Amino acid sequence: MSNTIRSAASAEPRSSKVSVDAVTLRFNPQKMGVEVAVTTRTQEPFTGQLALPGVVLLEGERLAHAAERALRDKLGWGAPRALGQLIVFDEPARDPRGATLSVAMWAVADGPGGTWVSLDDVPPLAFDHNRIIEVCRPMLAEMLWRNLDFTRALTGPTFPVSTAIALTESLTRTVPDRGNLNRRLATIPKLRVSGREVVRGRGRPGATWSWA
Amino acid sequence: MSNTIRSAASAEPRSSKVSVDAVTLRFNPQKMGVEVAVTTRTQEPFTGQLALPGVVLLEGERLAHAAERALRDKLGWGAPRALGQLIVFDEPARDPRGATLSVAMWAVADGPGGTWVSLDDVPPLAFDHNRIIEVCRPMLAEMLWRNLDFTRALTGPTFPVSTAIALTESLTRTVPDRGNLNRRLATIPKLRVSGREVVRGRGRPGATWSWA
DNA sequence: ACAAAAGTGTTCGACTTACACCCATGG
DNA sequence: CCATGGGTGTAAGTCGAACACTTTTGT
Repeated sequence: MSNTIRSAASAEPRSSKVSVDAVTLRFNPQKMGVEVAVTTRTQEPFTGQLALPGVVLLEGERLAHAAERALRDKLGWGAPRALGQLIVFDEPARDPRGATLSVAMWAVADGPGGTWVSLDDVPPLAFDHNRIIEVCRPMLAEMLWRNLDFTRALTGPTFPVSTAIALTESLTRTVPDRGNLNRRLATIPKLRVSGREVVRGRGRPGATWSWA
Repeated sequence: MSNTIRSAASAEPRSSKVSVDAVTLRFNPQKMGVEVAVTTRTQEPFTGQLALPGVVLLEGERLAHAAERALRDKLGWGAPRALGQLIVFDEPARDPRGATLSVAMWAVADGPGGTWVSLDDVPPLAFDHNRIIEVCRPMLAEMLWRNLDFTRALTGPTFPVSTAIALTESLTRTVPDRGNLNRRLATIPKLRVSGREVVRGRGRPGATWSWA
């Protein structure tokens, strides 16, 4: 019950620290795949190792703000194109400094600085960040073409069919049927076919879709 | 940006406190509806007001453990029948004592002590707890008949059809079609019809379903 | 001509909704 | 007998997945 009476000043029980870790994605048109942003840690623990950009949540700070701060401080970027909450990781031993909750947030952003690694080939990361990515990946795959903020941020205002395919393949780890994907895109009210200019090497040029 | 440099000792930036609030449900066979557990607060702030059972997360404590502790300390109960994570509420002003994150957890439990209120008639609660219930209710409705741990905990090992209907109606706010609900139950592998004994007043006696 | 990429058509099964109709019980 | 709650049958609509086939390009 811990009903010990505490002296007046600062009698509050210690709570776990809270960090906010951002699973930040972008679509790489060259490699035709989704990538996650990681940074090299400059502080203990795990100095020199790669990790998801994360910060300790400040008092009174909103989660979205902390995630933006992580991207700004660790990667030098401005506001992400979209942002949202995933889940809380609460294993007590996940941080060697002491028990620290991690609120995993997704983000879509881009910019110079920072290292991008393919979702399919994530190197060993600090803390439990490999596990975070592993657990969050199906959640992100669920969001594609459903959460339009997320999807639009990934595709940009207009995108060729090839991007739609690569995006889906990259997040779900399965090759989508072109026909089915086309029809799925057609059911999204905010999406329209705007032309068919994009030629990716050999093969028939694909249509370009654009967001309303 | 609050980049004030702090003196060496205990240089860690202050983080928001973390509380864990439990949205604890049970099915009331008398009222044929789902109810939420609330307690009267004995401490500031909001002393004397009703609130969801919640505790401050201790250092190194797991979220599930904190939720169980909330039920134990505030309601005197043992372990809940099922438990899980919902979402984090991070409005800085949600707690007048200072910024406090609230990790909302769902639980299914029962016992003497504590007050049960109907999901459809939740009185004004302390903090933003009315909002928490409002936001979490659709998530709980989604879990019914899908998350089997959750559902089994709500129904108990065996239950009559009338319970299945009342449960669905109570969580989704819509009256389900009896036939469709029957077929849905039949598709759950762990569920079987075990007999048809239950008579609820007038009308044809309903079948009893039981979990494998 | 042929391979590669894109697009169209069709089907199948699972799931959801809706609704019409039959069954058993208490008053 | 009839209102009430329970159960079966059937059909429309949606959705995802699978597959056959055509179209347009580069080499």
